Amino acid sequence: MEERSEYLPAYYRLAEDIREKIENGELKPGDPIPPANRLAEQYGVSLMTVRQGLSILVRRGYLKSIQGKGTFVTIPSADALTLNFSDKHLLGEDKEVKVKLLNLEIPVADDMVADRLGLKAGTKVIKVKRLLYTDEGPVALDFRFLPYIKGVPLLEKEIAYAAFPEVVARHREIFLLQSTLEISACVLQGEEAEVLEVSEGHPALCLEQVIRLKDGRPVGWSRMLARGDRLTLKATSRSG
Amino acid sequence: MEERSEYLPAYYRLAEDIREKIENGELKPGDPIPPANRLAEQYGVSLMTVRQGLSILVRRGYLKSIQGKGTFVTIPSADALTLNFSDKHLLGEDKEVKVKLLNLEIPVADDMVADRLGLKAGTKVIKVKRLLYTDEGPVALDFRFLPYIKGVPLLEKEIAYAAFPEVVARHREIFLLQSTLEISACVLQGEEAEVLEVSEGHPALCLEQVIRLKDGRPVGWSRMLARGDRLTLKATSRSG
DNA sequence: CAGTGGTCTAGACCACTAA
DNA sequence: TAGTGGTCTAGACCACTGC
Repeated sequence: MEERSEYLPAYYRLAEDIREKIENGELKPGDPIPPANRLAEQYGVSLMTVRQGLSILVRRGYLKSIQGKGTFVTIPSADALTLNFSDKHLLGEDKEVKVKLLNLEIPVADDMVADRLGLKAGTKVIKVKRLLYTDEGPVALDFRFLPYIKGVPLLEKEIAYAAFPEVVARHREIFLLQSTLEISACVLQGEEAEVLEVSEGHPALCLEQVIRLKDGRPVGWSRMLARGDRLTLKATSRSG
Repeated sequence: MEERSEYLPAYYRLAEDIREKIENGELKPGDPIPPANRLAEQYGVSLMTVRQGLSILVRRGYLKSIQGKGTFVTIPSADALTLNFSDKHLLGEDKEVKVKLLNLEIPVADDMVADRLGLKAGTKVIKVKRLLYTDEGPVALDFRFLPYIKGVPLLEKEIAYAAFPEVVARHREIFLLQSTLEISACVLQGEEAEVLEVSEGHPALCLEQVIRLKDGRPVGWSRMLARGDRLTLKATSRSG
């Protein structure tokens, strides 16, 4: 009854075939693969189908096409890692993170916040203070800042429980464009240590995220302080 | 036949056109876009060209196609960030990182190393100890472990100065690897603090990288301890 | 059933590279 | 000039959805 699931489109079979040749060493980095018209003959498909198949491998970094020269096997780099930075995935898939909204206010921006958001000091901003925790106790303390926009309603639930880029996107009714995350290490002090239930000097990850429009204008800034003993970020190399 | 007075290919113009409609709010998340055959009419192109254009937006997360139903605008997420973890890019583009090889030996693996590399305790491994520094002083201390393979020559320069995935790849004469990076915070103690020229209790980033074959077998493990005040990792959302 | 997306063909012409 | 990849057409048939 599952004959259907065995069907694979021609372009996909071609891509898998070439991928295997690369992975078992039959094709080495720098080698050219046969020209598209030859592949079309060999596999008994049309040129468009060959191109569709090769485009998959180009996209996934196995091949690189150079117009007028040919298509070549590339040397994939394992340096580029993908990091999923959202509340849900912070601790992996097994552990659930809960969020508590500690505070939500609309103060005027101090120098640091104004600087990060590209505003004049004294402008109103939305400031959210959150605590992330699990059954075992507190994990991270988190501040989110975004420019206050008059007349745009603010849903507490959204701003506290959604991913930050999404919060910003909704608040501005715009699609997010880019975000950067800076990861550093620091030690917890004073109130931070207290809220996270550790003594002063406890190591922490400091995670600063800036959300920007396409043109680079910042529209959101968040800073998370996470207990070093409870939060480990995981990044993986991109693979199929 | 349509005039071809523009620089950009038709599929690309179509994709940009729809992307703009999404970004300026003309098309909202959840909205269906016109069916492919209608777009073909509207833009005066063939179906294949429409599909090629839409596939770009699907790939980039703007659209989602559901067979038999339609193609819909999605809510793009900025949660996926890309992190470039190599010595050269550790401190950004302006600051140069220098590397000093402190030690290179072939001891037997202790329990922890054996565990990470999937070896029996007592197996020989290659152990590299490096110091990363700039003009301002030491930045990070780094250990690299890989299984010792008899008869494979070991180039000090390579193993100390190349990116770790590349080191492993060369040593095994294999090039398709996956890697994972775990980022946590800790404090420096004892010898680590001494080498990095800080007092005990100084905050540090702990970066553990595991290199694996396609089948998941580990073939390299590295652990870097970086001074929290000198190293900040930067991750960015991938953008078109 | 009609409407949608998914795959595929057999051509065509263009842009680029190299000998 | 010959060979390559890049774009594009005008159809075709299939698979899936919803009525």
